[in-house]
Amino acid sequence: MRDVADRAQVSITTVSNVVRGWPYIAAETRSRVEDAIEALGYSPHSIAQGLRTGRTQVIGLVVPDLASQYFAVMVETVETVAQQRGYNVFVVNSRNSPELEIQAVEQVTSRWVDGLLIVQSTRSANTSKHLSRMQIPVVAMERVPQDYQGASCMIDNQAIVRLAVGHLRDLGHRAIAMLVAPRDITVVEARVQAFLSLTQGHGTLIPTADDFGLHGGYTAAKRLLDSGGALPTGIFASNDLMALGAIRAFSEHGIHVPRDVSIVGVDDIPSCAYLTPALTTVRQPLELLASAGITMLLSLIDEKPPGAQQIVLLPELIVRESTGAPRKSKR
Amino acid sequence: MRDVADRAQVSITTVSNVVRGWPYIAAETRSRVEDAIEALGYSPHSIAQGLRTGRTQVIGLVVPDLASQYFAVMVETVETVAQQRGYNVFVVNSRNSPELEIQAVEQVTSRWVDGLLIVQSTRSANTSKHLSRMQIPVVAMERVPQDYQGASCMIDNQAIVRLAVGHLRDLGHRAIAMLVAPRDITVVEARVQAFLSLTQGHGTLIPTADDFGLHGGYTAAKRLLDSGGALPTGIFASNDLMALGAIRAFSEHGIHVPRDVSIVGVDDIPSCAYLTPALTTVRQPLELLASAGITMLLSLIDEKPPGAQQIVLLPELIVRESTGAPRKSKR
DNA sequence: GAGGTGTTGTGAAACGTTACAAATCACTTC
DNA sequence: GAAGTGATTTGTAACGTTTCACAACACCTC
Repeated sequence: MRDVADRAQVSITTVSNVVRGWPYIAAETRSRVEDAIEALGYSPHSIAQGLRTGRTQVIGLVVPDLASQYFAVMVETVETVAQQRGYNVFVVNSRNSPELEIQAVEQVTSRWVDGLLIVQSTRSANTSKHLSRMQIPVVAMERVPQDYQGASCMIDNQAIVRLAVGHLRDLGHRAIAMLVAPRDITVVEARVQAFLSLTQGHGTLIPTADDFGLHGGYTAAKRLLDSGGALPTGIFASNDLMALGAIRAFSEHGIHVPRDVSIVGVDDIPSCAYLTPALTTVRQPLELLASAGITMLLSLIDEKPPGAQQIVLLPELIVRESTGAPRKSKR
Repeated sequence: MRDVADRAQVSITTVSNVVRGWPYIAAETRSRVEDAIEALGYSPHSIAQGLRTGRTQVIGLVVPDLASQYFAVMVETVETVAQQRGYNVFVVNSRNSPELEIQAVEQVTSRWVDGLLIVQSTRSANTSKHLSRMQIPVVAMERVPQDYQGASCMIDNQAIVRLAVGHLRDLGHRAIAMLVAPRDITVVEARVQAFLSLTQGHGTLIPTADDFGLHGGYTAAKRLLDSGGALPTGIFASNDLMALGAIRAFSEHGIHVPRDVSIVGVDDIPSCAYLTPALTTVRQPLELLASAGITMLLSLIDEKPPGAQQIVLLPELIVRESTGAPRKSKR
């Protein structure tokens, strides 16, 4: 910057002014400075800018699992919106570990970022404490800690269960089970509660091991089959991946979906529509959620009133091929 | 920091020394400083540190598509390794757009990061130019630009094709086609060349639209079916997603995989094993690739000799259910 | 007691920017 | 012609660290 100033015969301040588009600059001066910048290949040093202004133009995004398509879509949406508003996104993966999560939050606290968007890993993580004494704006998304007071953005979990279970009921299913992901995740617990109250004790729960992806769904279904008990005719899976895992397990046992058992998932990950059978699922308005979250955060950063402090979005049922009426003859 | 110094009755320098673990500090002084830090809740301001030291302890990672499981796994691996070595990872998504990619690279150049790991979006992007005049170490991964000279890390594309086509041949397939993703991606072009030379003109190419995911595979297969020509009995898809899309299209037309047509993909994304039919695929050693890349980069950053400048890894064939012997009777 | 040697602590100068107040100059306006 | 107005430019002091050279002291050795 000093070099640019020397070459253009102006002060450093003037260069700074040109770069930042300050209006009161003579056209002649401006072009001289611009030429010098071009000639010297100068580009501003964002670290120094950050130090001086206290703004980094970066927001942090902490997610529990990058490899899941679900969060990947979220990251992408956040990134797109942020980029449009001149911000970069610093993604940190907490890999479902409370320790890593706290570590991530602390990294981020040490003034790297202007704001934080976080999807908590588990309920048990007492990240909330850390969040509350944070100096920067924070918006919690999707898995909102129960004791968290600040801005948040989530999806109506009860509605999800209502749609899924309602759909199975409408088809005629009575023996309905829920494929449960680990309950220390806030949303899972909320959905289990909704499921139990909705089925009024007639629903059964199929627990899984720690894994809440394909493998978890697969092994849970496997265990159910091996147990030899009566199969439910309708299954509500905690998410699409688990649903897929379960379908695979069934198909290995010669049980056909949806003829013998109907399955509905949650999320609507991209591959759902292209599988056979294509998966019936409750679509979470993920892009909406993400863009609402980032928009909210940016408002908070700009100290504008954020509109709402808490946003709750509604899910949507997408019927495909994995659900159908139950067979009359009990197997 | 000044506050801490005041409270502990020492100089700012001493506080800095304590924080950074400088050895020559009297035990008594050290504990006084530590108490003060604790009491005041001081944490170092990484931006200022970065400005002073010229090191941010952050490395940049530019990928063409975050939403694909393929790159997500890569990001996760890089992140894990980097974290172990005390680095954070700044992920930027170029969304397969050369413009965004250059923009990303420039963001990163303005001294945000200590090193850059990049997976180029398309061949056409002249990012190489930008890369070569970069002030920081760069390692190119997977899609290595043809005119790029620096450090790189990739997978043997010829071997991939050899494994896939060889497998189909061994099963008895003669009419083999390749489902081609857009050829402006370096690896795709390399594979097409390998495919053509390996089949010596007997292989056919099935082009797709821009999309190289589920949708691309689906529509390409659809078009093939609608064209009414003779179907190949063996298909080599550019990646797993396209393979899945194609399988869906076939199944909608009552064509069964692998009975009527065999399909082999590339990548081995997590869901492959849990679908019906489970996908036969050529596994890319993604974790190995990613960790080799980041390790290489970190060596370069530390100015240690990086061992090798170019690393080429070998793929592995994983046979599942989507391939089998062709039916004797021509349809 | 002069000259090492090693341990602790410090003050001042950066790193590359931006904010602020002030300076300069050319016009109007009364 | 004095004073006000607005456009344009500039010098200086931060922002929170780390680096470096040196100061202060204690202890040992000849």
